[in-house]
Parts: sequence; C-alpha cells; structure tokens
Amino acid sequence: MKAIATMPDSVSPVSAPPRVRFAPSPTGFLHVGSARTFIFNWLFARHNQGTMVLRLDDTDVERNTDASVQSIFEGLRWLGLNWDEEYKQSERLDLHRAAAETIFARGLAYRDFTPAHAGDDNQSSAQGAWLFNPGMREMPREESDRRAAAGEPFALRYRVPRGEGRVLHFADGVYGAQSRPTDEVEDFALLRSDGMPTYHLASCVDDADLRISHIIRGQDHLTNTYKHLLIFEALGAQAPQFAHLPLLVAPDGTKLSKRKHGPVVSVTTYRDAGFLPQAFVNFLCLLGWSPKNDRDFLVLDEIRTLFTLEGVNRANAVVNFTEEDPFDAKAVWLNAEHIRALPVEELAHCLTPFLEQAGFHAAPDKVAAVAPLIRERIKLLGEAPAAADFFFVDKLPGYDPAELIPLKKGETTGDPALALRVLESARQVLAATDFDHDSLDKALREAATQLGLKAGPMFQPIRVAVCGRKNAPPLFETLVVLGREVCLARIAEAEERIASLG
RNA sequence: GUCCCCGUCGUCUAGCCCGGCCUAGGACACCGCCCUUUCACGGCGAUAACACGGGUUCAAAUCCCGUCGGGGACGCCA
Repeated sequence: MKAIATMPDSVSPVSAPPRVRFAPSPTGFLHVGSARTFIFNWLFARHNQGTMVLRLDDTDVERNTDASVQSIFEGLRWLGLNWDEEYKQSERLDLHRAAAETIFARGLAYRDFTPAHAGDDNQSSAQGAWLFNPGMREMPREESDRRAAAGEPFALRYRVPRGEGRVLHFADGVYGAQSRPTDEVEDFALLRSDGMPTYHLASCVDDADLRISHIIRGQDHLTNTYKHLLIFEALGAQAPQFAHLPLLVAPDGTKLSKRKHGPVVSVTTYRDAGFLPQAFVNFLCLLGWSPKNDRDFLVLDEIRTLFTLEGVNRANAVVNFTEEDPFDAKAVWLNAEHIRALPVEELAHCLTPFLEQAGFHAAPDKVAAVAPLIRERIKLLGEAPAAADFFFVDKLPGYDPAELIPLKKGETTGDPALALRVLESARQVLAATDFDHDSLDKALREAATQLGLKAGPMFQPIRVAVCGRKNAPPLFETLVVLGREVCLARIAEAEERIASLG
C-alpha cells in the first residue's frame, strides 16, 4: 500500500450521523463480495451511530427474480446484521422518470435513437467516438421531438461536457483524491428505450432522495463515480462522500464471480458447511481491513468499535480456495476459534440441525453432553455428524477389527489374545463400577496395572470397541455419555469380532 | 485499445502519509518438538516477503521517476 488518502473519512467536517446503504441487485444468491460490502457499510453506520439502509436495486426486470430476493434476504438474515430502512427501487420509478425529465429539460441529456444492442460488438474507434453517439448528441431538438412523438424508441443519454477542459474531482475515503477530465467520460445512458431507468440514474436519484451521506461500495465502481458526480450535479443535489473497497479476488487474481468460481462465492455455501455467522463476518472483515493490533479473532462488538475507513487498504484480497479445499484456511481456523468460544448450550443449539440432517435423533440433553466432547475436534459444524456418529447410532457401522488390537512400535501384527483379555477385563470393570468419570478412570487404570499394561494399549481396544475407530474424544467422558448398557454391548460385540478374526 | 487502481512471507496483513526504533512484526497454512489414553486442543520452535531498476539522502519497505506484473472500468448489467 502506498500514499495515504489526503482526506480519509474526515471528509465530512462535522457530521450529522451518516446514512449508508447496501444496494444489491437481485440476480442471484448473496455473493461473499456483496456480503463484505454490506458488512463494511453496517460497521461504518454502527460505528458512527448512523443509519443503515437496504435498497434492492431491481431495475433490470429481465434478470431479477423473486427467488434471488429471497436468497439475498436469507443470506443477510444469517449474517445477523440488521438494517433500519428498506426500499425497493422498482417502486420508485416515478421518481426516476421525473428526474430524467428534469435532466432532459435542462438540456443535459439527449435522445439516442440508435437501436438497442446496435453497438454490442463493434470496437470503439481510435479517436474516441465511443464517448458519444455521433449524430444523436447533436441532433436538432425539433427532429428529436418529432421522432419521439412518432413513437420511435430512444434511450436517454447524458450529454457529458466535451472540450471545455472540465475536470471532475472527488475525495475517496479509501483511495484518496481522484480526478478525471469529462472528456474521458462517455455519454452514458440514463433511460433505456423501454423507459426504465438505468442503474446510474436510479441509484443516484435514490441516493439523493434517501439522503445517503456515504457510498461505500466495491472498487469496480471507482470509475463510474464520475458519471454519478455528473448526475448528482444535474439533480442539483450535493454528492455523497465516496469510499471504494478493494475487490475480493479468487486465487487466479480475478474478481470473484459466480459464473467463473462457482458456489464458493455464495454465502449460503458457507452457512451450509457449518460456518458460524460471527466467524464468517470476522473472516470477511479481515479481507481488506485491518484492526492494526495484531489480532485476528474478533467479535462483532470489537470490530464495530475498531472499524474505520482508514483501516481499509487498497490492494485486492485473495480468498484462498481450491477444488478440494473450498474454504480459505483462515476462515476455517477462525470458525474453529468461534466454535470453541461458544457456551456449550449455544454450541449444542447450533449443532442440532446438522446432526438432524445426518439422520440422528438429536435430543437436547444428548447434544449438550456430546458438544463439549467434540468442540475441539471440529472446525465446521458440518463435521459434527462424522465426529460424533457413535454417540447417536444404535449399531456401530462396521470397522476393521484389527484396530482393536494395539501394535507396538515397529510391529505389524499385534496380540489378539491380549486385546481380548483387555476387553474382558474392561467389561467386568464397566459392569461393576460407578458410571462416572473418576470412578471409571480409577478402575480402568487399576485393571491395566493388573494386566501389566500401560494406558495406551489398555485404552485403545476399549475406545475402538465403543467408538468404532481409533481417533475419538477422551475415553472416560465418552463412556459416561454412552452409558453402561451401550458400552457393555459394544465391548461384547468387539470381542466377537476379534474371535472371528481367527 | 483507452483510462484508472494496486504491488510486503504461499494467503490475510502491520509498518509507508510524518525516512533511522525494520538484521521487516502478527496471523493462517506447512514442518519439527513438547504435553498426552488416541485424535484434537494447548505450548514452543523453524522455513518464508519489502516486484525490478534508477534517483534523492549520512540513512529508503517508507520520498521521486521509470519498468514490469496483476486487477478494474469503458453496456439501453448492476
């Protein structure tokens, strides 16, 4: 990162509480990049006691769907960050059209009768003819009126000043002082030939009308800002402050896109895999922003307190994922941290849907008992069923009986007879001992001593017998949660398995 | 093609505006060791970066110029 912004976010000298907005267009699920933009806006609003506005930018009837609207709300609700006001752009069309008329009446726009899509493929010519539509911009008003009256469709274009030496300026809250001659800004559309406003028009009209004070959005809008400046001016409105956020990019360096990068860019993918929203938010905040205090694990309250636009940097941030590993390792680690930070009851609550989805009967007591045993062993909630299956199934899935038999270092075959003796002894102990952690601990260690065994070779057969695998939570806690009956039955079954090994 | 933005460990980043405290700090990942009934957690340690080239200066990751590299915008999409 180089050179610091001249006027970071101290741009607005004194300060009515800010009003910011998040304005997604409902053309798909909630994108992680959009989620981050939303979060940063929310943080800015809440840090400054401002207002958070949610506005659906749905002026593209061709591409907007209700399903998408639902999915975006679903994503936002999951994040758990609230907003104060809500608008739908499609319900404000009168406002947009009136604004377009005003701009046209002021002579700041012209009708463009070029058929839609006419210029889709031809490249801009060398002298910059792409800046405007020749023949349209200079068309006499009489001809324009006549053709319009005759019903010929037209788009309304902004007449960007040419050859006046005018330069547009703004102070970006992240990128600093920005400027561009109007000669380099093309004549952009305000109204489509079907009469619908374009994004540029609708968004600026609404931002002005809703008295948005700060527009915080992706850096891909940086160069659009000059057009927006022109619209605010034509509207006679004071332009808001702008702050552009560095982009979230894929490992290939390009902007994250659903088409190119698949479901890993959808917020719901994270939710479904078992991310905690607070962990996801924590992760996203660290992409392009730093608390500058060497801390990574942060809760929302801390982030809100610490958040400023000065902490936002300018280089694009890579979200690291691969085909095999769809989630950034840091996101996963943060999630594990947040899981461990959760009180047991809350963790149990979060775990339940995942357990149920795996077909387990997740009784609240049971889940609460299991949660502390797996909390350090899972990084995603979605890993819970695999980590805790043996607590919930009636019958253990098949496992390799050889695992019941401990191997000494360097050996390839163990001693089945010894394993059998361990299990027999364990069965007797479990049948006779109080079923609590300390009693079990004491009794089983005594049994080990009697067999002349250390803890390892004593506990492995028991663990595998009751869990069906070698890697599992601590033994005594596990036995207690499982209960005496289940343990005895599984040990007996394990003995049969060894016997059947021959 | 034109314009704009960016460039510190593999990744996220601190440091850059106000040059010296930077033999560049933290985190994740990876590797090793310790703890330990397994796995995990935890603890300790190791490897690893200022894109390149000039300039200014006693001194540059920090200032200036250039090069290269990456990204973005240029739509009757948002």
